[in-house]
Amino acid sequence: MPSQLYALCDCNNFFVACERLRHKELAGKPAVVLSSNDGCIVARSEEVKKLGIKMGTPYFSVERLLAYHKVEVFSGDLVWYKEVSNRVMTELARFTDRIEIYSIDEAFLNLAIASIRDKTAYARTIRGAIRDRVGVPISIGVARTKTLAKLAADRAKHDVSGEGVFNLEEYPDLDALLANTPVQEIWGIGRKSAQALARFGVKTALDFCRCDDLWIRKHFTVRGLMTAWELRGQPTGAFGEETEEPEKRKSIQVMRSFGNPAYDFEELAEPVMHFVVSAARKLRNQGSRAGSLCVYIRTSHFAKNRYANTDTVALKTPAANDTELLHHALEALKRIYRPGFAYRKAGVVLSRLCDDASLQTSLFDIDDTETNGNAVKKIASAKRARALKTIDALNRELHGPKILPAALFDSPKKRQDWKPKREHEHTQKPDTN
DNA sequence: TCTGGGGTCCTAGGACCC
DNA sequence: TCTGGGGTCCTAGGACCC
Repeated sequence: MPSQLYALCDCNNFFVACERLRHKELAGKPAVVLSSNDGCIVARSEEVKKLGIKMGTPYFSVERLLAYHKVEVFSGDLVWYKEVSNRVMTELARFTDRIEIYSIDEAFLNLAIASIRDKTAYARTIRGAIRDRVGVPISIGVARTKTLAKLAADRAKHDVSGEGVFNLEEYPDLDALLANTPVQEIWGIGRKSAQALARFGVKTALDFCRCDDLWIRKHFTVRGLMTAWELRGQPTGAFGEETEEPEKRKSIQVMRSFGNPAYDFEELAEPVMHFVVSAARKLRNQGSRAGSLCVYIRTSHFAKNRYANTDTVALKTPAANDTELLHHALEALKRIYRPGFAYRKAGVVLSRLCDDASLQTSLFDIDDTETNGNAVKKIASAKRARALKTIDALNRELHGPKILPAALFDSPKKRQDWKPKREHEHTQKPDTN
């Protein structure tokens, strides 16, 4: 047994599977799930894949084709998908001592456990358990590195006879498999790198494996090099060490495309303020403060009259309260706003995050917005922090932002029609599980 | 008419210092 | 006024992922 062995468990057509869980009548019928604002297709049932519709296709461009084939269309519901994801991950965790949740629908399981003798049979057991107890189909790839496990899981998905499990350790000819894998299908090699590699005549995973280490390092950075080692069967990272505590985010962003474009400053300020409040809440939930705030606005990529800009504010003292972050965001927005454009998207990024508890506040840098700090303000600031905690707790209990800063109600042109489109909501059946 | 959102990591290059 | 190199730290931007 190799010293490391991974099982990558990957849910099939995950968002569609989630919709089928609560709409039983959808079984065997074609369905797609749309991204925010009903923009792109982000999940397709097998029937839809056979129609040749690609991941990320703009919905408007295939709307009639989908209607013709009587495809069910859903506006995405991330809250529900996360709930199903939790069920899957909880069940998967029962089968291993170490699990690394990689995305909403994927996890790496440690399989280098001596008592598990037949790894392939074990993977089939896992797959059956998720299907029976959660109701979601998954594919499992087994290999000695994560990159190879990803490749194996891909095979598992397309291999009809293998019961959704592909164990690379038992595969007789790895070179042949790599020679049949286009370089762009490798985990970590994206469009740009694939184009660059093609110019050097590197077309398959096997070609890439056989490249010189220094050459790879030079042209594709250390990450490219790690990928090459992993393809050769040499693991480059240990298993995710601490699994008990979820890692804190290093940056927090909230960005949305608008259902309808915004033109004047007030129209744009309204969504931006909502994004700030939402990001700040996430920030406080993980016990952090932000040292930097970035505001981002742009027209459609496809508009004739295009404009995009960002403004980043470095905060002298990291902040986590709505008032202060809103103040900086609006100042930033003023600097980049230009009249005469149809704005389609805006966003807020909080970065340079630090631990709230570890922060040492001096008397003189209480608040970035107040230059002549004094003890009274410090007390006010502490009170405000307590009030925010209460509001955050209430909002959690009420399952959504029911209590918002007054600034959000002051806007003279409150329209709300920037909110993303959701024209494919289906009446939700109560969850029977 | 209509093209997602939220992350991570790496690197180059500028600012600053000695 | 002209002359240097090398280190560190930070940030913007790119590439990638799902």
